[in-house]
Amino acid sequence: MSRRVLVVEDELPIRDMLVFALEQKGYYTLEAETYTEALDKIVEPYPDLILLDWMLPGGSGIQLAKQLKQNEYTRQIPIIMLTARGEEEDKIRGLEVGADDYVTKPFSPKELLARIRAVMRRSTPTSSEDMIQVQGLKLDPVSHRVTANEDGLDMGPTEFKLLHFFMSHPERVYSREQLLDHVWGTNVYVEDRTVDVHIRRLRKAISTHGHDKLIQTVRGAGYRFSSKVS
Amino acid sequence: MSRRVLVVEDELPIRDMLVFALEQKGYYTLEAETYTEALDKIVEPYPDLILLDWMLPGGSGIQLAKQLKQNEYTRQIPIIMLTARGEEEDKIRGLEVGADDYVTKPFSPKELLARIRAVMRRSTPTSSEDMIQVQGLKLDPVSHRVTANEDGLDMGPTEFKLLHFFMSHPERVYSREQLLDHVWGTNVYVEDRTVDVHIRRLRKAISTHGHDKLIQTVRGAGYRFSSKVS
DNA sequence: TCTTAATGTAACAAAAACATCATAAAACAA
DNA sequence: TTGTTTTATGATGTTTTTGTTACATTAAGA
Repeated sequence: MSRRVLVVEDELPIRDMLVFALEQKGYYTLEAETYTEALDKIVEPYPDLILLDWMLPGGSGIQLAKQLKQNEYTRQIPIIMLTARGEEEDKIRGLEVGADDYVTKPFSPKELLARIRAVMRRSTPTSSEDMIQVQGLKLDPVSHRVTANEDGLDMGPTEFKLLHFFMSHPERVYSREQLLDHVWGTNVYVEDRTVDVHIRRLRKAISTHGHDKLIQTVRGAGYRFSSKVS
Repeated sequence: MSRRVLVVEDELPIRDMLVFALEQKGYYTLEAETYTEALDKIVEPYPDLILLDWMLPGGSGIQLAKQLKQNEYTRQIPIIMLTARGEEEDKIRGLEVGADDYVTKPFSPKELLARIRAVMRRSTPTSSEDMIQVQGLKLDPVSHRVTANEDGLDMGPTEFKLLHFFMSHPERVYSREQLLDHVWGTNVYVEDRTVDVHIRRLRKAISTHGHDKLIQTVRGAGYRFSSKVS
């Protein structure tokens, strides 16, 4: 599991400190000093997390976050914002825009790393661009295609994401709420029951070769993607 | 998973609305109208989240938050503050004091519930997810599966919870009331004898390989999960 | 042995959880 | 713009689960 963190911070000493702490802990780091530079780095393969200085010259930190959260593919990348003490305004706007957490400068590396861990744990490892295959059901994230025994399957974007998530997290029950968080994303207000419908559509889409059995209902708990019989 | 939410709000209609929405979603609720009343409710077992009206008479909402965040034990309870539109001052002070998020009145229940979800997930550390195994009987909390010598077993949610509890607390007698507290949860009114029925169902479910002997009746006391012969 | 309290069991009705469908709104493409 | 696809939701139908009751069985002491 690659764990790549993009550090967007214009002050070199702080950036260095962050990079040092991160690499110490085994993360790969990317660095950007400006808004433009950051955008250059946010391409596939996407980083797994972005540490974003809110105080970029021209307030472009907020700008960047907003932009990322609007794009379907970058929306999932968790963002931890770095704010100066007292810049509470920023925190508010940050949470409004969809940042996942914030850390106030000056911060201890320990605290920061703890928050990174927490945020990462609950986010999808989007890094895997590899083809996933289970019992003849193939999903290729790169070409954005699903095939069952070489037959192409048709499904909507949400079903694709749902299947992608399931296939990369098999043998594990997810409650509807967890699925909403992981597939729809945080800060989205959708009914629990909506998950049912998409599960239904996904099952239908992959049912031609009997793959719908892979998606199992776990009563009272949620859904599970499993190749074992229930 | 206990999900108890304390609602601190002096206006009855809003409090009612909140409580209704929360219970609709399966949360247990506690209510408080004033600062003092709130303090009374914040005792063990601590609520898992506090919805705090910032506009309590006398500004005591802020007071309360500050106090909670200063105490070692209550500090970790996440707080979502309810602010009136435009009261940016409050939001700022709220975050300064340590609130975890805020919602602006008037708010949609949907948004509120989504934020509750997000905040709870942030704070709840994943509880024991280890597989438990006793004499070939395996329970995997992650995939939510029970197998006996590799054969999958079928049981209802309550039986699963019951078995989970037993397996993580073996060699110890539990009275029916204790089982109700631990498995069904507190403040649930259910007959004692109902436990018998679920014990019966659980035994039946795990009996294929003789594991029903693990659940032993202790006359006059309750039940015990034990790998030793009785 | 008999009595009695405690526990086991099956059946049933009510509630809860889930599946499915139709529809309207939203997003998207032509 | 118009037409098409996708999405979210409420309504409704279906299945599973749950709690309770009534009766059967068991264990322990008198």
